Amino acid sequence: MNYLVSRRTNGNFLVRIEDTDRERLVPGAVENMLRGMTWVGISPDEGVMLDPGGEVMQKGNRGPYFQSERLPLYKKYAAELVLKGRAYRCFCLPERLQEMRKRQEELRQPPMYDRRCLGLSTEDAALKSKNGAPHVIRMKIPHERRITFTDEIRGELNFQGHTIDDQVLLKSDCFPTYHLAHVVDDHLMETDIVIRGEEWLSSLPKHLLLFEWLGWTPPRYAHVPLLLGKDRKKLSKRDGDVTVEEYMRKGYLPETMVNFLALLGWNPGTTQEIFTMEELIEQFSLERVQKAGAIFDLEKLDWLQGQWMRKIRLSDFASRILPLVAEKFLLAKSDPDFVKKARLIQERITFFHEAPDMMRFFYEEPRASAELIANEKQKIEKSQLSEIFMTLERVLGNVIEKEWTVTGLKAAVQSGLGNFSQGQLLWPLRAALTGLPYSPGAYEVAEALGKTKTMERLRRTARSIQ
RNA sequence: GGCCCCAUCGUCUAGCGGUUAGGACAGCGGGUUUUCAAUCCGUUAACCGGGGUUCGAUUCCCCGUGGGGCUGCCA
Repeated sequence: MNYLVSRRTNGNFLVRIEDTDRERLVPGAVENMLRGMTWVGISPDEGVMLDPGGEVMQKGNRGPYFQSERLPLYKKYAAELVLKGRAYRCFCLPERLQEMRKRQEELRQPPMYDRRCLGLSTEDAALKSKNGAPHVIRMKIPHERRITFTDEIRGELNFQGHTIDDQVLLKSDCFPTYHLAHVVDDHLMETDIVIRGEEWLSSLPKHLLLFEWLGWTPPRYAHVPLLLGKDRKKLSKRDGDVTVEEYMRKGYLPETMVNFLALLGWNPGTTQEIFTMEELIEQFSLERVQKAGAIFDLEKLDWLQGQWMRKIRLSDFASRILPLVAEKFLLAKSDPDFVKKARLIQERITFFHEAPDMMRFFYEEPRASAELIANEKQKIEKSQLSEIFMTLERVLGNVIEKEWTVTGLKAAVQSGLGNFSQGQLLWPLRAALTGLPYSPGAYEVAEALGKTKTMERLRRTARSIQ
């Protein structure tokens, strides 16, 4: 959405890495995320991105764009806030805080910092910190304040100061929390709109206060609905939920994912369901973003995938599946008719990886059993089989190479039905050629296979079921 | 528990005071087809409840209820 909005408004799409929690660092996570972005067709204008060689790089003159490289900045503004009396040093140890919270919970009170360290004089606090006592810096939330703000998609919002905790801004390891880093960076990087998940809504007043205290104008904010799992809970990487990168690995097309994600929480107000990235950029608007969270349900995703699969140009489709098929069937590699065969399965598969199985019968001699061919539904009895195959061999044998096409074959079969219905001939033909209960049509398969192979398989099958 | 957000078919959603409450996915039924897929047609299915406001509420307001988020020296 951020990307769509930035493109829609000719803005700058900036990628910044928020790596302030050193305990949650995951090696390779940045590359993976960037690769995922590249895959769906999103390219940052500024900040952290992949260079043509696939290496992580930074571009732009408002960097660095890794928060872990901006520590002095956060420290500076935290100090400014302390100086202005808007924040204070807190020396309370995690153990004490934990106990405090436990007690508050028992008393059925909201768990909030009890401001013990606010009692410290500034001199004492400065001295303690000079002596190396570990501490954090907390916001001094004005309890009597009422904070009002207008969110781009939720309208006017209201918060009471006394319900807000004295948020930690700078941790004892000198890393900032998200809150400080967000405000400092988005001011310095001149962000004009912040589009983020609804989960941040309750932190908004803190951010607003920080902008005010630092004398800065806050950006516009749009809090978008959360993506929910089947359990209606927020989707989260930490809970092992799936990332875009994993859908990429599963074989979904980038177009599918872009299309699907855009439709979750947004709609164009028309009945259009299929969108390219370009169309989304053209039509997207925050006003039409939903307020309620949307369940990430896979039913429609697969339908969309099928739609996009069929939109691929045949030549592209063929070259995408060729390596997969050739890996299993060497013959495919040198098959001059590969594209013709690929065409027959394009509308039948949802994922590329289904192709080899679907095309197996082209490259391996099928074995069609009498049971498969003598099918009750097709009104074919075993006793008729030899006559059916004789008819087929005669009729098809008379088709000259030049007329060995779907239309030519069709004409030949239809004029040579004899005592049989069309179905009584075509089902055995298709089954003999493929050995499968379902496959592309008999004429199409015969054409793709060519006359020689078709006749061969016909004779073989006729012999084996006697 | 406290604070905040939200609420139309099973799911994604349209609707912005008067509609036979529309579409899509899934489901079901059928057409087409040699099978399967694709495709086409049809069909089941929803305004969370209660109060207001109004001639009239799915729509506006309030209260419930339900769901979600936050409540960390996580983001």
